[in-house]
Amino acid sequence: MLAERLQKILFAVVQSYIQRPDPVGSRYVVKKYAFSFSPATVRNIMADLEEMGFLSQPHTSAGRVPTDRGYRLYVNHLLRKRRRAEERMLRLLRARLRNLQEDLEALLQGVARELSASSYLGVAAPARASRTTLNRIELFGYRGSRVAVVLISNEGLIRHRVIRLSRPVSPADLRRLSEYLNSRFGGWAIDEIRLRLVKEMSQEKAMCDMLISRALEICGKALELPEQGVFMAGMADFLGLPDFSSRIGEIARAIEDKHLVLRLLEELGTEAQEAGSAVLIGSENPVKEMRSLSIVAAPFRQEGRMAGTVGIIGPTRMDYQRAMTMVEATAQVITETLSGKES
Amino acid sequence: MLAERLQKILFAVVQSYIQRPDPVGSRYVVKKYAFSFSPATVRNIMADLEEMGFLSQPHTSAGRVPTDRGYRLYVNHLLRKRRRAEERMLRLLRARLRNLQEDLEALLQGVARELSASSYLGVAAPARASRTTLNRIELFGYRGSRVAVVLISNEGLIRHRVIRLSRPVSPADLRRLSEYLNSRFGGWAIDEIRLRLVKEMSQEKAMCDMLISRALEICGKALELPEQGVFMAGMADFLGLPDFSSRIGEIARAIEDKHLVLRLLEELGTEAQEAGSAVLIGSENPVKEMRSLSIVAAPFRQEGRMAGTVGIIGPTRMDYQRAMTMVEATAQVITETLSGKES
DNA sequence: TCTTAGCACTCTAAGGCAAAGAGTGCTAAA
DNA sequence: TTTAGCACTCTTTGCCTTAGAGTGCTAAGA
Repeated sequence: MLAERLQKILFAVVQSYIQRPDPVGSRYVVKKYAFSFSPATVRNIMADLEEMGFLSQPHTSAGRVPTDRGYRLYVNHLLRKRRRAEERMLRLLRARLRNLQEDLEALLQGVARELSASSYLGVAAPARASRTTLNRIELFGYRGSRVAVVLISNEGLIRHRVIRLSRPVSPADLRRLSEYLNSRFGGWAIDEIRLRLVKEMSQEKAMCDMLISRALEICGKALELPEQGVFMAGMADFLGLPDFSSRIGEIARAIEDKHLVLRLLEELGTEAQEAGSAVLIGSENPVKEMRSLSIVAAPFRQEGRMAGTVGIIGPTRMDYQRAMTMVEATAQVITETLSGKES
Repeated sequence: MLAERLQKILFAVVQSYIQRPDPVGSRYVVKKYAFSFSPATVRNIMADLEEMGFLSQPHTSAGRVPTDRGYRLYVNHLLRKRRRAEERMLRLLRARLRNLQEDLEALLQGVARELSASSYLGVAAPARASRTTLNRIELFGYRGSRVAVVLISNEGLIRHRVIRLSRPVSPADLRRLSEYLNSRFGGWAIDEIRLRLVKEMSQEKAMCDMLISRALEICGKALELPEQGVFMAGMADFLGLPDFSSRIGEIARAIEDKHLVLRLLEELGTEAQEAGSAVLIGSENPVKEMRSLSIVAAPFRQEGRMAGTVGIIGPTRMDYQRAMTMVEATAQVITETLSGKES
């Protein structure tokens, strides 16, 4: 545990730097936070903090800037004494999201937009479709040998996909197939179903029953659902941030790969389980391209299960306080919405 | 018609500037294009071109830069003597897109990515769902009073939406409803169906038959499909272009509004009908925020009907030649794919 | 022993200035 | 009509200086 005075100064520097991205000097903090120390004392303390690796100097006679370790200390502190996400924000969000409850994806799109009010990047993603559980699956033949698969999960996810068969299948066969799948696999996790089907396929192949093995093939294909990736909003404000002005291309590239973002969100989401939200700061990021970004994320649940993640992506000097509150409040509202205390 | 010499110089300037966004001087063009004129002559010609509004000078002693009118002349010229989109590009695209044929949206996503190889922004959009024609509609009840609507259009578009009713409806009723809609409206344009339903609703209201009017209400809601907007790819390279370095925020904001982009694409697409592709250059853009961008777009068809649009968005000094070829070739390949000369 | 005032020092940012370079417009000759 | 030549304009670049911000160190004060 850091001496109180050290911590106080460190947090003052972090907060100042979050507000305006200029190196912050000793005089400045003393004035701004009305400390009882003199600038000289603060300078000594800052020198100590720098030695410990929490601050750094862009050049010898400039103010100090927090390092990622500095942010980390600050964030951990927030985590510990975090006040319950303010009621006001919760109420606001509830009101704003009320008319979006229709289906999960529309909801998440809206949520991303709400989160972008942080002036950073708002993101929201449903849990991987393959981890959800089957509520219902329907197959329709269409345009010759194509089959449209529509899957509804218990989590409110709807996904569709088109598959093409070598030969047409009769509508009656398709109907029978859907019914079979529904009655047999209703409530199963998509992953399990797929696993099971693969096993059965190999058995059937041995038996060489053409009809059944064909049916299984259709089912197997049907369950390879496209992952709907991540909803993002606020790109413009985010990229317009002064922090990035020199390396827009790099930053844009980092968040353009939705797969990466999705994976990070998921990981953070599971990590946050108990704490409410989790934060990944700059160089802590396993993805090299995102080392100059921070991510705040929180999972939302449905019927106890984790159903997806929301988050805010910003520069390392982002307003963690606010971001955490927003993200947690949002997650909570989504969880409420999904728990269906609806009309 | 411009004197041949004038045109030659103008095009040389345009092409140079497309390659590198620096004002181009008289000496430079003479050297680069091995003209038989001297720099002095070129200067005279350039002065003429400037007077005519095709070139401009950033400052008195700088080289010349094309104006939007200059680009327009250049593009019209390309349009006129446009060689058939090279076979090579067509073949390449066919190969690359072969395994994406599954459904329209996956295809368009891939197409956008292909187009972003231009190092500009690749965009692709299906025609408005409301303009497509109904192949099939299905309604399932789900989680209490929710109904999932799945609609398949003849154009290969699949769209789903969730609607919530004040009271649950029995599965049997829903099934009957779907069947009714399918048998009665199969092949109709979505817009027409909606129009028709509105009319009937008002009649029924007069008759006060609760059950029927309720059914009609469901149908009406069911057909208000979300528009799937635009697929984009290549954001990072696009925003990294030196042309925008100073105004990234502005540019990002301009293309963040997918509705606007969609509308522009549609308009350009219809405009291009005969010509293969259409080009909107800088200040010609009706949308103020996009006045520093150019758009090249081409429609693709299915069974004679326009089924969507693909395009490239770039800076005004974009490589129109290449963009037009790419866009046209892409549109053609999509049209081929959709016409279903498939396995 | 800890804090603070004072001061010399360092480094950047901003402004001024001159020189270099690129490109022009004009004029007069071919 | 074309082009060579030349004076002129304007930006870019580098260099220098100055102002300002902030530091680290030292020595005095509590």
